[in-house]
Amino acid sequence: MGTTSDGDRPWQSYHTAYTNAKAGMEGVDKEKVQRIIYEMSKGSKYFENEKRKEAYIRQKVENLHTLCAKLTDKDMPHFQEVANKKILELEASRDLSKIWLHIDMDAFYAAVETLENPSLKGKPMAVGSMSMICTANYEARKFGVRAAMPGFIAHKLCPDLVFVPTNFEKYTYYSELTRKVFRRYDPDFIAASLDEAYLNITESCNERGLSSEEVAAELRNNIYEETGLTCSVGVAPNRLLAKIGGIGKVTETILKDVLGINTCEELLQKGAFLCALFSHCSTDFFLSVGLGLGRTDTPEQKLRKSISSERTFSATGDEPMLLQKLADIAETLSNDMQKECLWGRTLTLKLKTASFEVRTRAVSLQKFIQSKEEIQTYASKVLKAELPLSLRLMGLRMSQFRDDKCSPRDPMQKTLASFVISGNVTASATCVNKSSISEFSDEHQICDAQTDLSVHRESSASNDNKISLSYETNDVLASNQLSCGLKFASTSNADGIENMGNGCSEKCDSVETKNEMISNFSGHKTVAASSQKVELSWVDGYICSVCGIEMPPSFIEERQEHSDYHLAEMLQEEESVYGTGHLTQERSVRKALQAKENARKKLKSSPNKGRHIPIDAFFIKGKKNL
DNA sequence: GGGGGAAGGACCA
DNA sequence: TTCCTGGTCCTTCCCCC
Repeated sequence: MGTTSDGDRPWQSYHTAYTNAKAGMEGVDKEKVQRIIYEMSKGSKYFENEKRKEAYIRQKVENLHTLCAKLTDKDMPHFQEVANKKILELEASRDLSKIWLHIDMDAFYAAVETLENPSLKGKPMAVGSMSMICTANYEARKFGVRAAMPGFIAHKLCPDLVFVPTNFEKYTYYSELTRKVFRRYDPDFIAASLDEAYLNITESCNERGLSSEEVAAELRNNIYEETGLTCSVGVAPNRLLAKIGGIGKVTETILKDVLGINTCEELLQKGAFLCALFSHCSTDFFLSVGLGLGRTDTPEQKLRKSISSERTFSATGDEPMLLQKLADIAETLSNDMQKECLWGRTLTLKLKTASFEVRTRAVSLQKFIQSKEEIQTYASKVLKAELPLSLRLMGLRMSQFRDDKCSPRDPMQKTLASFVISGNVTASATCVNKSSISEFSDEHQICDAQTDLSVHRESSASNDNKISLSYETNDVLASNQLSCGLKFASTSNADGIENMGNGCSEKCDSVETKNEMISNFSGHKTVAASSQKVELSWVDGYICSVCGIEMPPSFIEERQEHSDYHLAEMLQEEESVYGTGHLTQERSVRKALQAKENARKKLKSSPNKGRHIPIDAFFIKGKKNL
């Protein structure tokens, strides 16, 4: 940022996401680009906010320098030993048996627009608007124009730049054409976005007796013939290497400025310092990257975790106007949720102030909601608590979805479901009181064990709630990436294919082990039905007939929960009667799986498994304000 | 100490 | 004059059990 130490060239230290190099930007006059971006940005609120963030990172770097300076000659042998041990362990997990491709369509949106409008060919062009551009073709990149750059800056860099508005229907159509080709090589390919995918071509290579390079070249040719679009392909034994993306701007700064690390090799060489300065989680990640380790498995289908909508507008502090905008966003979100049959119970309000400060405020509700009115009601309450504020963006996010879709249900019912693990246990409980009677019966069965042991409920017309088990993974793509600022072994490029040579995988323990554990009780897909019933009534309208607890009729949710509790008790008794029965067995398995998952989270030992490493993760726990 | 919710942030396309 | 949108995952902090 333009500090006094920058002398008469303050722009040299102004680094934004769009001052980094990108394919097609070779030969760009970087200093000129930086100067223009700096000149057009300085003095703006955005610029001021960037300075604030930069100062925060600088402080972190200084703290780490201080910590580094405190390390003594006696400390280092210990940390070197720890690093060596970690490297050996990681190295032992290397798997070279798979062949992965990472395919990235070249300047996808721009290429599609040019395909449909050949007059754009050869002209510098950007898809987007004057406020923000999505992507730029290679002609525009020669001027320093690139994705995620404000249009007005891009226009300044390249006055002849042609702006084309986005058309996602078009991009989706062409994306599907590319995916048809991908499926021929890997039916379970992983789509990372409209223009990016990972393909496991191990079988394809083996069956056809072709090398990975031959298959990759053939695939690129087929893509071009069937879509008219070009793509870049990375070939490697794991997904991390096939892509070699980047550690972000922040991480790169920290590694460079604190330890002088610029390459994979240096990550390994400075392993002792990494162990000394960073958390266990971060160190493992860095060393894995240094060794070129990445995921080699194909994750199960991912389930959506949240859905959101946000809008940027001219900064305003006018409350009625903000509430109206919030209502519009609530409507958009509600519509999106209805399209996907989603009901959520955690609502998060995102605010960006006029000075670009971002705040989030979340509220977890007692029920699942979907309607515009409900979303708007809760969101307005949260917003009013924050006002007065001058805002330039508001967003709403819904998460904590109900397991089943398309029918509202109280979250408490899920609590009940969690008591029951599997089997054809048919349990019914009747809650009787002077004012209301409720009945339910649950029929449970184990689904194909392919996806997390989570309980799903499906409502049927007969009011039976079916609870089934399915297996779901939280696996994500190997998205930890190394920025172009770091020099690594190899990378895919716009011109063709590079084979990354050696790579490895970590043990995909979670999915395989879960499947293995589940298969251990194959053949026990159903268990005996219970004939027991819990008869619960409210004596005098407020005393539980089973335990005597007093609860007034107005405590509807609490009463429901109480009934659930007694039902759970009944099921537990049933379990004890069956002794080593399936309920116990399955519950044990579920417990073991949960423990395993918890242990994985706690150890955080494998951040290389496609996890992002946030800035705070680079500082040792409990050492705040170093 | 562990679990879970909230808040903030990094990173991705 | 003008610096996005939508999503995931991770951390710390705090409260409760």
